[in-house]
Amino acid sequence: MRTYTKIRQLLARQPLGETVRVAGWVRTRRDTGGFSFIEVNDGSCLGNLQVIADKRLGNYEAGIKRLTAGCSVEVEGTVQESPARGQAVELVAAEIKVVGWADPETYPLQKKRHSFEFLREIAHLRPRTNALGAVARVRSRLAYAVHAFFQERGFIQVHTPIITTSDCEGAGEMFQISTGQPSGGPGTDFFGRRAGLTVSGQLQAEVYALALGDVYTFGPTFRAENSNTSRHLAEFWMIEPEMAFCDLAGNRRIAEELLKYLLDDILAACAEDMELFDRFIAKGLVERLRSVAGQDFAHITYTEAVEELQHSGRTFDFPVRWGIDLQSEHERYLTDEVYRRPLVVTDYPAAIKPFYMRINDDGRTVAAMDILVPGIGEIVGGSQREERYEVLERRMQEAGIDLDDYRWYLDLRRYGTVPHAGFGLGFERLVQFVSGMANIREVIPFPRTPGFAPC
RNA sequence: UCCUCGGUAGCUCAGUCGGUAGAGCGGGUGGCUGUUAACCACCUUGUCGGCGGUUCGAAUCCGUCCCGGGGAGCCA
Repeated sequence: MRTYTKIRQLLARQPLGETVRVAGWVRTRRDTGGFSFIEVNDGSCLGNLQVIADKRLGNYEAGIKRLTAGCSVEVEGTVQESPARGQAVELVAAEIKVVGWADPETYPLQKKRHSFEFLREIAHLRPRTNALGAVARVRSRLAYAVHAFFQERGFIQVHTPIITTSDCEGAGEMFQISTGQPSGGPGTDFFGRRAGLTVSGQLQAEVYALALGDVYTFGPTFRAENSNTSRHLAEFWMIEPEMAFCDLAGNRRIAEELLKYLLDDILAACAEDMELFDRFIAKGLVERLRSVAGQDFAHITYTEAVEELQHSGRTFDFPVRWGIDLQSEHERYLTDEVYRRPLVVTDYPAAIKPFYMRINDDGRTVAAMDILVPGIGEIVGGSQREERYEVLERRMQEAGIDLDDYRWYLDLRRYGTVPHAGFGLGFERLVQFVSGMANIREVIPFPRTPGFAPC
């Protein structure tokens, strides 16, 4: 096996005079009288490596001069200081091997900007563009940082099931799964009961939290909603910490620490990619994220939010009164106009929240929290869980839930119950927030939306 | 799912009153230059989203379906 130098390392170290071998894809080629400039990108970083290909190279006419965008090459050469502006170093090629051709008549990526809508149609080629490559690197680093944050704090990662037979109220419609050979009614063919793809790992995460203390999940989640928006997917990834001996305040603190940790990390670790987003995707992004990481999140209760909206002097399409769920226009007013930073809203009316959220002492609100961020809206949803057996059982009955299906969940309160809390952080919404990408379909490699799952 | 705006060349778009389709970019060929959104010349490009209807005639008008953007709901 050959070893190659990653262009990221090469551009960072600038090993002048050294002979190195790189491998990647041609972005563009420019010819001069005696030689050609070839821009090679290997995906390790945003920047391309400028390769100098002299016409005396053996395959200059037959190979090098036919190189176009998308061709794959291996280049061996000497690193030298670049005499021209635009790059510090360049690679003077001693040998250029064409590994794979890319017919320029049909290769869809051109050396110009493409719309994200078009790129979405070629999901198999779009990571070769600057923006989508940057998204992939940032996404990967964020995932790494999520694990780092929790592992540093002693959280245990739990792999909650993807196939599940329990719903999580308030989390949307489940995809039903089947082998296609029903034997005892719809959806009962394999597991003997209706099964589906998980809409949340929360209920199972609670099981492990009440054994291991602090746990988190980080996995795919599925919602069979007919949602057609820039912030919804049918398949997405979610991070769900669950902490035993923890109340809503502790929950809120962890969520805020997590988000700030992730922002600090990504700004340092992916500076070049973040600069691209700042310049071409969302002007002022880096400064905005720095400011978010550097100050406390705002916090108001639902009741305070309602009062603030009612006294705003605004007329909303949906009139505000205590008891309604906050609409997008309300959330956007609060985050984008009033607070201009992440806003935590807590203690929502019990009537609009799921059964597992803990009833507050006032009897009419629950210990819930949403974290809303400017431009995107809800990025985190969580709560302290109802740990009192009788209260939970009553809430489940009121919600019309079959208690027999959830005995195991009630048992957690029957045997050694403790106050506990957790939240769900939508990973793609996080990547959106960090990258400034307007549409969630651009921050997951292969988006699944109603009527769309090409590969 | 609802409201709204769109779908024309590989891409981004223009297309008048219903009269038979254009530009820029890309691609090809040649030229020039330590180039880098390269430059200059010439050449190349169509199921006008699908189906049906109105009409002598439809990219254009009507119906319907599909897909996309923006907004809403559902939520992360």
